[in-house]
Formats: sequence, C-alpha cells, structure tokens
Amino acid sequence: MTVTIYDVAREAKVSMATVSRVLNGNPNVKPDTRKKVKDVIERLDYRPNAVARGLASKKTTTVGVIIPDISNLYYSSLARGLDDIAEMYNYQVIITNTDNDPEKERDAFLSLISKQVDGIVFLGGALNDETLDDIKRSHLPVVICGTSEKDENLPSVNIDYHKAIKEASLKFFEEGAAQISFVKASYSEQLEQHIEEGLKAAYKEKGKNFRNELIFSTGEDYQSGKEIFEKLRTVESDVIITMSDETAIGILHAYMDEGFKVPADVQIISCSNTRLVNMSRPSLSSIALPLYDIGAVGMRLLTKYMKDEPIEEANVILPYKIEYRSTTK
Amino acid sequence: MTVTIYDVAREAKVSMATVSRVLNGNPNVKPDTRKKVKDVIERLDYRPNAVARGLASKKTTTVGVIIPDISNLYYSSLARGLDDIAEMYNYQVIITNTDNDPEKERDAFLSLISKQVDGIVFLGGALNDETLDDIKRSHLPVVICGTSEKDENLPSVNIDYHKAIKEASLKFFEEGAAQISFVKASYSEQLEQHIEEGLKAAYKEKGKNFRNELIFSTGEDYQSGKEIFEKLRTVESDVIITMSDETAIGILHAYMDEGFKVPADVQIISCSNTRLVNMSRPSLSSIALPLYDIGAVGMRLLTKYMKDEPIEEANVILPYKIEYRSTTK
DNA sequence: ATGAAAGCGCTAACAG
DNA sequence: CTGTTAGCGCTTTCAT
Repeated sequence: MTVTIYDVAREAKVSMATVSRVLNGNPNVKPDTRKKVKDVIERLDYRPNAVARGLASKKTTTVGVIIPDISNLYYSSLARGLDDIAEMYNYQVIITNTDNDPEKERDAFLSLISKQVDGIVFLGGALNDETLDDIKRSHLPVVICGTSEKDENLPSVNIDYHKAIKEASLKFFEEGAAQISFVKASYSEQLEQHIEEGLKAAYKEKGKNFRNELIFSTGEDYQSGKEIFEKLRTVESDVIITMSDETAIGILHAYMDEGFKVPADVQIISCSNTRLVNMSRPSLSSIALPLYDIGAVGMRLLTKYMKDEPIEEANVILPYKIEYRSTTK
Repeated sequence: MTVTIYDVAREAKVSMATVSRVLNGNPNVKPDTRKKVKDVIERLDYRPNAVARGLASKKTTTVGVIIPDISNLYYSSLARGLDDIAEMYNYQVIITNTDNDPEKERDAFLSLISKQVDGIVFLGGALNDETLDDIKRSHLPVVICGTSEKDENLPSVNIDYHKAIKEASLKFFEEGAAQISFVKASYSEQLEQHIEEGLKAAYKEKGKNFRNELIFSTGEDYQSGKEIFEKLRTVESDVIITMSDETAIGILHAYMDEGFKVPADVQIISCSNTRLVNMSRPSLSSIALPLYDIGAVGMRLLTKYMKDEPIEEANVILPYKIEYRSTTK
C-alpha cells in the first residue's frame, strides 16, 4: 500500500542501507547508484516516514513551542518569527497554548517530551518552578524568549528591559513629567520586575519620590485597560507605561472618554510594539520590542543547541527602539 | 538511560504486553496487576515514547494546521479555537505558515504527510489545485475552515457568506445607501466570489445598477487599506464592505485623514470581527464571523473523521451576526 | 561503495 | 487475564 524504503531498494536492486544513504545525503554512494535510486524514488513517489526515522535516529526535526495565547498579537508576532526560522532549518513546530496556567504549561511540556521533540522554546509566558524542574531533568535544549525566569541560567533572548524603561522614564522626567505610572499585565513576573526596577532607577536618579501605589496590575487585553482606568486616575500620573499594546489602547480610550486630552493631559506608552500601534488613534507610542526578531533569534539559538554548534552567547540581548508616536508629546 | 516499557515490565514482573494494556486502558487486566504496573510506572517516572507508539499503531495523535499567517489576528483567532479543541481531544498541533504561497502550501502539506499526522486542517487560506490533488491522493482526513474551494467536496466549516453580505447590503440600501463597494483582501478566491455574488444579488433585488468597478482588491493589512483609498474615493460609494478588519481600519483612517466623516459621509463594515473592532475609533462595524468557533468546530469535525465517527454534516454552516458599531449609521 | 542485520520502543494479533 | 512474537519503517554499525 504505502511505499517504503524496502520497495525502493527492491526496485533499484540495492539494499535499503543504500537507499537510506542517498536519502540522507551520505557521500559514500557511487553517483551511478545514487541516480538509479533517485529515479526509483521519484517513480514510486516515495516519501520517507518521519516517524520511523525519528524512532531509529532519535531525532524528530520537530520543536515544541509553549506560548500563553496564540490569538494575542504580542505572542503571535513572536511565534511568526520563530516559525520562519524553524522552517528555514527544516523543523516543524508544535504549538501549545497555556493561558499562563501552570498546569497546562506542565502538561504541554510533558506531552512534548513524549513526542520526542528535539527542543522546546517558551515564548513570552511565565515559567513556574515545576516546569523549571522538568526542564532541568529533561536534558533537552530549551530556549526562553521574551520572558525571564528566576535563576536566569536558561538560554534566552530578550531586550534590556531595565535599561529601556529607565531611558524612557528619564526622558519623560526631563521633559517635564512629574510622575510616571506603570501598568503590569501578568507577563512574566521576573520580567515585570526588571521593568519596575528600571522605573525606580529613573525616579531615584531624578531625586523623585517613588511610591508602590504608582504600579498597577491588570490583564493584557483591551478591556483590562479600560477597567484599570478608574484606579489609575486616582494617582494622577502624567505618564503611563504599560506592558501590553492592547491594555494601552484600553487605557487611552478610557481617558479620552472621560474628556482627557492625550498626550496633552496624560501620555501613554506601551512596552511592546505590535501592529496595533498604528491602528489606534492617536497612534500609540512604544518602547519597541523587536518581537519577530526575538522569536527568530530564539529559534536560531535553539538550532545551535540541537545541532551541538558552539554557542557564543546563551543570553542574547537584542536592541530596542523608543518610538514616539502620538500618545506622547 | 531513558526508561522504556521493557523496564517497567521487568520491574513489575509482567510482560510488556500487559504494560501496554494498562497504558492504553485496555480492560483486560486484573485490577491487582494494573495497580502493580501503575506503581512501577510512577516509581520509574516512565513516559511512553509517542514516536514508537506512532510507528507501531500508525496513529500519531498529531494534526497539521496550514494557515496563511499566524501573526494575523483573523487567522490566529481561528487557530486558537482549533487548538483548544485539539487539546481537549488530546491531539497536538503542528502549525505551518504559508503566506498564501502555493509552493509553501504544498511543502507544508507534504511534510505533514511524512510526519504521519492523523489529519490536516486548512485555516483561512486559499487552496491551490496542486494541493487539492495531493489531498485527494493522501486519503487523509482533511477539513477546511473559513475558506472554500472549487469543487466544494471537502469537509468544511464556514458561514453563509452570500446570505450575510446580501442581508447587510439590502439593509444599507433600504436605509438610503445609493452605492456599495466591496474590497477584497486576497483571502480565498472562491470565498470572495461568494461574497461578490451576494452583493450583486442585493443590487439586483433593489433594481440598482452594479458595476465591476465597485469591487477592489488589496492586501489584508492596515497599510493596504490606506493605499486603496485613492482608488476607492473615485467611485464615491457611500458604503464600503471589506474582508479584513485591518484593511477596514486603514480605509477608515484614510477617509478621516482626508476630512470625511464616518459614518456620516461614508460607512465602513468589515466581514471578519477580530478583537480589532473595539480598538478602532470609531469602533468598527462588522459582519461578525464566529472565528473561534469556526476553528473549534473544524477541529471537532476532524476528530470525527479521524476516529471514524459518523458525520452528520460534512459542510457545516455556522451562524453569523451583523454588528453595527460606530462606522455605520 | 554496498549489504546484512540488529535494533529504536511500542502495538497488536495470537495463543494459551 | 497474560505472555509470546511479529512487525511498524527507518538508521546505523559492522563486515565485506
């Protein structure tokens, strides 16, 4: 029924070992033989069974991706970069959504392990301790992108959040801002911590008084942005930094609906930079993460681990830009 | 090194067949034995190798998804619905982006075949003839979601585009619109054809004169929307129906930038309904596709094919709603 | 340069 | 209810 390597061997009058060799580009095959085999392969429309190959070789050319929510632009932008590089290196990608649920995250990881993936990348989400243990025990190449974890000893790709937020904040202060608020969005705790520290550093450098009440936590979607507004307005900051673009737009709309002028009365900037930034009016300023690149570089890094290539730097820091659009002065 | 079913069998003093039985929930195992085996499995932290299992059973519990671009909200919304149902039925999902490139589409399909996936779903994109041939020859369960193809004999999940567009158009005409334009966005040709027909039917029913110049083609992103504006304005339609939300927002901004009032001077409605609709100001009206559900129902349908369950209806039509928000009167 | 043969880790008859 | 025995389709020594 389905044609196997054995059929090809028989038709080409060689052994299956030889067929396997031409399949895998092994140079130890006489050109004549190679051609003969290739012809038969074409004629029979033979396609190697990747599962059998995986079992025999212990390599599946499949990688797992664990991500909070693929329908969120932030994550899907990361995923797209990753996928393109994966394709370039001939890897297939199994994607699993976790909604940042630790249990789903663990299940996803274990099921990827049992599928014998060659490597796994965590995109964006928080990593809980149990999973961290699983990772360690698995001895599998793992890269984390756009998120950070406690021990920081996993290969990773990020930007320097601390520096980025500090730089942006200093600029706002220098241009007259009296107070800056930060709205977290349940991304990685570790990562949001870095950002908070960056903000505090800016306060300190300017001799301004930082208060914990200036930090808010909400979801990473539009509605969460609208909802946090009532709390936000009480502190009367004149600059608001958010994690997520969607949240920022929710906040923006909430302010405008209440008669505030943006950016005259309040400035808003996100720490993301998805395609949404241009679709909002006024267009959204952001500390622009190279989302696509973070995913792409993460995947490239993973291929190096999977192929035992030398690693120059396990914790890659990518450059960021600060894009001042129309929600800032 | 890694623990196999054989190790478990030895430790539990049973045959590997018995271990396999408890693994697969085969009832023909004495409760005592079952417990004994389960204990050993736990103690050894044994995890079945899905690849070996796949080779032996010819089932991989993996499905392939072929999609134009996961970083586009329209598609990723479909994908999310699909993924949730896949998870529910214990299938893993391999996602491949094609950018609607026929060659990529074909490569993706063939590589999924070689991975021995149990089924494939096409999400949103166009299906070219070559792939259609491959599908036929593969004898693999395939369902297509949010797109349609020439012969219409593949299992599918859609809404009734023709009816939806006709209904919306009639309403616009009845409320005084003189002329309606439609902006395609390189989704499936077949599908856009249906929509065009629906629009023409409305023109006909109202005794209005339809011209081909009222139909436009552009990309499915924001920039494409902005770019098509110059052409659009020449025909002076008072209602514009677009395929994509992003395109609609691009068009909306272009009109507003030129001093038009929306919806007073021109009304805009998309045929999509991603999360973007609320993030635009004015908020975007749309013929609301149940994107998540289309993906979810598609995956459910696929599971039926994969498990040889009876199929009530191979071509599922889901209901739509027309959401009049602020870009329509 | 090529072939023979032993697995990879599991499922699935078939016996008993 | 349990064990034995073939494979599944390929890679990979090891000979030759």
